[in-house]
Amino acid sequence: MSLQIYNSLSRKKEEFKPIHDGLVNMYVCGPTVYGLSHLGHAKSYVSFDIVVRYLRYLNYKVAYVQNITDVGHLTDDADEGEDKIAKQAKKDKLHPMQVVEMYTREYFADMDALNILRPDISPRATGHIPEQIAMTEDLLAKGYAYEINGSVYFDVSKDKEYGKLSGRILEEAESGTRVDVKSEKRHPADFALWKKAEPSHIMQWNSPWGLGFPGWHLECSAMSMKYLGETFDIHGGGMDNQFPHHECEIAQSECSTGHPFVKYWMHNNLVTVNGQKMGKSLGNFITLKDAFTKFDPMVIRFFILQSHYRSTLDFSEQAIEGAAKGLEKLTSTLNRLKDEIKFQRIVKNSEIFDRSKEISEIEKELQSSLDDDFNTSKAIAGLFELASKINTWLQPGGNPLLENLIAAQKLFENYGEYVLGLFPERNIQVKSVEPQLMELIIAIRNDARKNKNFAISDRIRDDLKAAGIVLEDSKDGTFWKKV
RNA sequence: GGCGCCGUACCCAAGUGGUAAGGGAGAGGUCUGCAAAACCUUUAUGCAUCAGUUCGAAUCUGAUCGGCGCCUCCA
Repeated sequence: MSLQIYNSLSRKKEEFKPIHDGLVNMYVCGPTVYGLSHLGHAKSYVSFDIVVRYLRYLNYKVAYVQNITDVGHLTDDADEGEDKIAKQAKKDKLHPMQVVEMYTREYFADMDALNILRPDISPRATGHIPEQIAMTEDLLAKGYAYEINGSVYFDVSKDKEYGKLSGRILEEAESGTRVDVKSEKRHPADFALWKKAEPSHIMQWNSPWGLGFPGWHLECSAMSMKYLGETFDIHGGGMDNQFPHHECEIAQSECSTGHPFVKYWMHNNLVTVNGQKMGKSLGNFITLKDAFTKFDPMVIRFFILQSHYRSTLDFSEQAIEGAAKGLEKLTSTLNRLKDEIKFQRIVKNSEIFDRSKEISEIEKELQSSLDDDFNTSKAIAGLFELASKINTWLQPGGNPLLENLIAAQKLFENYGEYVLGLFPERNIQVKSVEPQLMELIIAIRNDARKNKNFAISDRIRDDLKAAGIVLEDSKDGTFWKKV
């Protein structure tokens, strides 16, 4: 089976066929950098990290663009909305660009901790003002926009396709809206391409319509098309941005170019906390900084990947603790496997079994899971199956071929490490001179055990544990690992 | 009010017509000085409820109940 992707535009799974052979152009809405990243960001960017990683695993050359919103994102859509970054800057008594720089760095630090691959290009809205002005001029010239009092609005009534992504019709949007009647806009659903700046507004640029700043929706259209072309393959983002943000992107882009904007729209579902949406306005959001003090970032990543990206993820400590144990099982199996291959402790005397068939079955399962709209939950089930088999083979009498173990390790590397990104170097134990020292300590302890001097043997084990090394006694000897 | 999603064991969760994956927790066992790890066995005739379609339904249809999202800013 080939890769199937659920396309929000058609509301069904479609076979993935890139516009250009072997090449995938992909854009994902990045963060507005006015605060620390939270679990919701983690879910979104982990989800699209899998998309990028799997496409690359399938040998596509992927160009991945993810913007940094550093201007134009207002606290609400009414005409008097305040710029989020300017608001934060005022609060912290900083220049807006200090706020932007600070939270951009924090954002990347958090994403790095989650082992999320960095985008190829991270364009900033403030770095693309000329492109946004040009697009606004183009829309004005083509009659899709109008200027009023130094602001330019997109005229939604001119776009017959408006609403095709979110399934909304204009009349409905009108009846439900809370936009002030006194608005200068012709239609409540019209949205700003360019906003006139008040003199007090620090972030403002010259334009044909006077000093102002770009509207939020515009930056994504201008920057994505600048780097990926007028029509590109995948546009991703959170479901909460489907309307109005993505709908507006489609409207302004397609009216400007006359071409389809994006082939596949992908939307990840949201994180809930105790069944309620996690939102900034609700004050129940959990920052990644906080989460990382309690849980290893890989546990958060694993927790996210255990459910599908289009399902909501309900956060609870109990659920995360369960995930932590599951991941620990996989990690320790992988360490055990690597050790086994390195030191080749396989028992030689008896019959050796060829397990290659079982391995290729799991490989098929892993691939078909990811082919099915990136079903990471199912893929993880495949990894557990693999881990369970490896452990069974390493039981006394299991006796697999060495090449089986190498093949199993390869699967772990391809899917667990590369595609799912669950086992970064830092979590994988690499042994150096330590084995010799540990062998010595273990030998001394085992002498003590033989002499039933359990006070000494237990003390060695306890003290090592305090130092972060766990001993495990088994029939084949004593093994150790770092925790 | 309009549009849409969801309800699977104690917890998390996959599964969209062919007889309930996986993980955590629990129970019993193997191994063991003890512990840990690992392995084996076990835990939903059942998928919110009720009706219907079908040889066959968690999956399709209708109704009911419950939860949530979007229509304001959010990933």
